[in-house]
Amino acid sequence: MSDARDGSSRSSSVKDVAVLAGVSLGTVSNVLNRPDRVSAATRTRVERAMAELGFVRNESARQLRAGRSRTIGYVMLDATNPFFTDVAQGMEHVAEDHDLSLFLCNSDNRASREAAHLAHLQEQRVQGILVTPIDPDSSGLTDLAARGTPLVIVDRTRPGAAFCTVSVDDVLGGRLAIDHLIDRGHHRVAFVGGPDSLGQVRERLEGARQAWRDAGLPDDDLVVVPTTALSVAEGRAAGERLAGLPARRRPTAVFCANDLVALGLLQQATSAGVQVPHDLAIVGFDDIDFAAAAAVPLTSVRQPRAELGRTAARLLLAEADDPDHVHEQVVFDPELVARRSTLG
Amino acid sequence: MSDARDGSSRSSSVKDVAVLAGVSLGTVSNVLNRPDRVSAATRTRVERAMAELGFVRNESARQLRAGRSRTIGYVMLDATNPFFTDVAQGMEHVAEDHDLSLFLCNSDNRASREAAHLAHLQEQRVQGILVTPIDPDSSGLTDLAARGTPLVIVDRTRPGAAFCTVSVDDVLGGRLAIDHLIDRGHHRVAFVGGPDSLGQVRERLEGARQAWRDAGLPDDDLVVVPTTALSVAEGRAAGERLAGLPARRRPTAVFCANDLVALGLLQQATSAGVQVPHDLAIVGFDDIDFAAAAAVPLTSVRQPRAELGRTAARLLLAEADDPDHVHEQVVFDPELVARRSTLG
DNA sequence: ATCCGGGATTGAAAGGTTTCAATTCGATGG
DNA sequence: CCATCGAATTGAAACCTTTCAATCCCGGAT
Repeated sequence: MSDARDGSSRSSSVKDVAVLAGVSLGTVSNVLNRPDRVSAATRTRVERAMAELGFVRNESARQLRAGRSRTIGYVMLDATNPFFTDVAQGMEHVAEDHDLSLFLCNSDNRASREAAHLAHLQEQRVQGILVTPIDPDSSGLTDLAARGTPLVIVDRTRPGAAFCTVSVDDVLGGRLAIDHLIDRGHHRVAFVGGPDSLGQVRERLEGARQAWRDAGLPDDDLVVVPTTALSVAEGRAAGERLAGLPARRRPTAVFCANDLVALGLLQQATSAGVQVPHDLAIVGFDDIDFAAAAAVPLTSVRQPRAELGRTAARLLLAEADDPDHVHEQVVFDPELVARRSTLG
Repeated sequence: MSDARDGSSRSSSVKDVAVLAGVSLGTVSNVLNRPDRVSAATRTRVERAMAELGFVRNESARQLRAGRSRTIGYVMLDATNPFFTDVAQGMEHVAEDHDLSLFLCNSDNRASREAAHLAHLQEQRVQGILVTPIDPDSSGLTDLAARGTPLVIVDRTRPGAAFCTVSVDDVLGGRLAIDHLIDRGHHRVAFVGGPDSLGQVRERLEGARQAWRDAGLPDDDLVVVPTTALSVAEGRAAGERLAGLPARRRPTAVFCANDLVALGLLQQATSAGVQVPHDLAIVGFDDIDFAAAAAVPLTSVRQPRAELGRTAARLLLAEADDPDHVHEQVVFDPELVARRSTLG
């Protein structure tokens, strides 16, 4: 096989292929885009020429003329959080089915990165953008959608529906967690999570409170232990704070706003000799794979992560295909997965 | 602020901006690319027009003409493995410094996805491609590089250096792990990992064997427990197999080929009532964040993940800027991080 | 009053592909 | 043998931006 032989750096174009194959530009393009309209003989001739020249279609030119790109983008909030990579996995499958490429961008929780990625994707004229935004109420998102780029918000909601939204009912999630703990006989429970600038945290706590009240338990016995972030380190720190409580105030169970916090708490408990679940039951949220893999497998509120991603991607493509499409707000129900950390 | 007003779907172009601002095409382009060559007055006029029309530069057209793209891509082996997301994080920082966008693609361990992503990136004429390939010896990679796309292989090596390569000395990593266990007084140790079609697994085991022999210990006392993948589930399964060994053959310590396996093993041990590290010491590999966050914090061989990514990205950009650049094979030394799972 | 220099602006070409109306060619039917 | 039809192929326009040589214009020097 002779490959890119020329010393000249220019990669070969349709024109080069056409010349080598002895056909016109248009025919080469047809081979590329509607092979059925080309006779078998010329088709193979052209394909041979392409192989010989190492021809690679220039997507910029294609897109410029065709007006349509073959990619969608997902701007994720934190690529190192398994939750989001699982969501992305779901999107990837849908993209694959539609012969699209999914480009992942990590905003790393920084507004400047998010903006840069969004701008770049928009300049690329991607078919659409999926985003888990730092601030779902930011005007940047509205502007983007107003300019005509299909946009779907993932794992966040936004009241005034200027675009599609896919999220999980966090209030229900909170209820499930607390109901489960009450079922297991706990009457003094802590909620660990923060900051409450995060809608998720507020709603999960809200759900917890509802369930608590519905069970007729006194407000005071649902202790809130705030954290500054939803991280393992904060979970550890919260564990130490809990351990410092006077025994009669100390909860027998904890509901953590996410699994990272729960894992941190579990670690602290283990190293302090607190037996989980005997001395302390723990419920997490998200049900990331590491929750099931923990030394004491973690009970957690599972979000349909991949499904979240798949649905978001489908909505996006629907919007991209149908200009006057009506925005949908899809809300999934989470589900409690009981494991050893609350079962004894 | 008046935004995209037109009912027509066409997004506005430089030409529209030029007309509205009452200047020529070239001037608009200058405002975009060399603002200093434009008088302040016209510049603001043009900028106002852009804002009014909601102008977004068409990157395809820009790239087609300018010939250069502003993005690089990383085709990662498994986006759900924290190791790779950390590597990506390192790349992201370098990209950011150079005002480039990093697009992440997940091949999800499937050759077909990898090929599709590589092809698509190449068609996009990205500045360069970073890849952790399924098979570093695949000819597809050589072809790609031969066609002129700068390419850097990450976390894998390849003998015949047709491109840059950034990896970690896995043999040394294996030695470090075993040396540490020997130091801690263990004379019967298991290596858990597989399949050995993975170069990493082979080399880590090789390092382990070297260290074992160098210490003058009998080959038979380094037991190999093969797994079919480097996953948590396989770690658990391996744990059960170990527990089934006759007591005098049972190792007092285990070196796992990666942290996922180690976490699985830790979980199995905990649930079987085996005390870590007292009854069984465990060493992992990679030092992912979850290793430190485990109930019993895991001793692990740390790879400089972010540094790996940064270096790879730098090499890539160096190659992209300098056509006759010589390929480098960078190998980093790993480092042992001792934690509770081997300290008593 | 004339010329000159230089900053600001212009206009047209170029870049690689797709699209589509137009053309060619061979075959079919009369 | 001609007219017709359809399949295969062609050629030029269009997509939007950047580039660069050419032009314009203004103030300052002669």
